[in-house]
Amino acid sequence: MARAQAHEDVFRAIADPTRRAILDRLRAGPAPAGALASDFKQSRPAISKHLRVLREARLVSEQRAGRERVYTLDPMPLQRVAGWVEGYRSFWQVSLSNLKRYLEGK
Amino acid sequence: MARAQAHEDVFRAIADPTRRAILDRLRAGPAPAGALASDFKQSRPAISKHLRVLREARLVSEQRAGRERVYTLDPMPLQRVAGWVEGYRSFWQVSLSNLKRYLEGK
DNA sequence: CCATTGTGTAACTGATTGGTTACGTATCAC
DNA sequence: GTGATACGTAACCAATCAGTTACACAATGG
Repeated sequence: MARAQAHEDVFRAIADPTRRAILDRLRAGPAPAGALASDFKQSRPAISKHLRVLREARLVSEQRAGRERVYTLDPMPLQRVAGWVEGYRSFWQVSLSNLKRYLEGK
Repeated sequence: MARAQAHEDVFRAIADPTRRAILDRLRAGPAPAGALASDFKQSRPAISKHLRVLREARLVSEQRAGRERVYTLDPMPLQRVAGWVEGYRSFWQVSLSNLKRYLEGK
């Protein structure tokens, strides 16, 4: 089968490199859809669809300003990702010290 | 079109909830494929395929022991995720303090 | 009003995903 | 050797993805 109604899932939203790039781009400040689109070689509708996914995951918010739609970064949902990954931090520290011991030929 | 040769991409690997659950499960210690499979309601081959994806992303390693294949968590690639998300931490702190100010009716 | 600009959406497409069942193969227990 | 066990993988399938082009529509600028 396939994933459930996986909309709004942060992990899925950030799985796509283009969407991560859009978020990265928005760290410099809010931007209208067109400006974002022209930063990426893909077509404008493609970016529009990525923005929709990000919107559904609540990673960006949209303000209408005249005929523009300005997108603003909302990083809050990323806390869920940060929280999940955090649970592994201690493990990769162990991994590192294991590697060190191994390299030291111990 | 579609993603490039997106194998080995950590972000893609952790996009699936079942795969995240497998990783979570492996934090308790290494486990053979069969044991993992019986923890998840999906069929054994389905889990086997998830394990393959995790393997390609180098999030787990496989040791053969007799007829078993024991999987061990390797969290190192998660550092890339942690690093990426880290770049947003300051932003969500801003988001929080904005919210606070807003709630305080300021 | 009319043309232009900025944008979302519909319709379509090929690739990929995540699942299944059926099969192949190596190891263990006898 | 034989049968059971623990796997991975092939073949297949429906659903979803990420893109495209064509279209609709609201706001601006004359």
